Amino acid sequence: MTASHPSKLREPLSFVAGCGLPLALEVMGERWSFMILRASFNGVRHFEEFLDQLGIARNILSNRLARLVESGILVREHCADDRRRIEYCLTPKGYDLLPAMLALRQWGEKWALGVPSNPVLCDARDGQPISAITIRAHDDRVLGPRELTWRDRADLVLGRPVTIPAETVTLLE
Amino acid sequence: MTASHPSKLREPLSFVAGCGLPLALEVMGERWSFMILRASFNGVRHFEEFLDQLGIARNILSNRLARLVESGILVREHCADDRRRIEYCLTPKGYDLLPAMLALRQWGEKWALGVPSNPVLCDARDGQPISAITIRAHDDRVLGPRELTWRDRADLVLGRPVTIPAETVTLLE
DNA sequence: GGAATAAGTTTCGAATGAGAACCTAATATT
DNA sequence: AATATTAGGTTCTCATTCGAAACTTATTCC
Repeated sequence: MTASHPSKLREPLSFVAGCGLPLALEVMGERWSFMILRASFNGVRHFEEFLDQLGIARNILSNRLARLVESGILVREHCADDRRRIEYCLTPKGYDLLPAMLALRQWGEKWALGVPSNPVLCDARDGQPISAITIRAHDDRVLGPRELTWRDRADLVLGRPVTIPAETVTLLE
Repeated sequence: MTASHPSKLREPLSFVAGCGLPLALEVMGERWSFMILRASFNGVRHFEEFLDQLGIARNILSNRLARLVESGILVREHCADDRRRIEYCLTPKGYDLLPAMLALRQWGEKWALGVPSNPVLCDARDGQPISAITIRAHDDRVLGPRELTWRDRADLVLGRPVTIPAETVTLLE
């Protein structure tokens, strides 16, 4: 039935199978999560500071921070000097979201924001702006959607360069 | 006051200023948007097909598709052969979300998914899996969070390599 | 013509969001 | 020591959104 799509090389049925996207979205898909993350990357650490920067409601912020901590993206720790204060800091798992956040940000900049964004993320070594986030082959060639294909993991453990079978579907058909 | 952060080079106050992230989230931050996008990248085109793959409610799907069309990520077009059917296809703007989606997916795979994901996105040319999405300098060096810094656009139009001022803050402090 | 299919809408209860006021513990002020 | 202030939350409402199921409309199949 519904035999309109010729390929078997499509990502399987739903998200039960091995795909990281639903798992990522479970945490980061919620309404303010990415904005909180952005603030964290900008050095924001404290509750009231998030509140000011984001204009989010207190209860929502409280809830989101708890979830981000629970999922290991932030750590919550009491300040040594002032024991009222609490610091929310990025973990390695949190820092590892930077490429995703930047890719999203760059997309927004390119397609929705009229003006180029003002503070520019730069290479600390030479002060040059970072380049656009791209998809790359194992040898660092930049790949466009036409040059991509899904393959079953079982077919590639052999590691040899393969002639892609004709029925393999690229992302652009 | 609250003088715990030494730097002025922090991204400004809120999202009023030039940041693409809130703009990106306005469309893609909603509950099912990324999952619909993933399905689109996998060749899903039709309403009932999205419905099956995602397990989303009809009315929500209808709403999300409309918003994705409205924001230029998908186009809605009548099928030529069967005029009941409607195709939702990715636009260039939609395809351009692939790096963000993959970065998110890779993050989920790395940190939340136990098992390596089964269909692997590969270079169509040589069949090798793509590499992890990374942040790169203008000369393609891979950059970690410690090697990044925010700079004001006005300071870098001059284009010369700069010695980063001491008070410039990297993302990891 | 009658059944089936595709793509929606409508309806309504459940869950989630936002705003404001309130609360508690630790510090600062007098 | 008594009081005020600050930091980080809760609790309370109310509005919006989500979700499941039933209903609608246009087209194609038999």
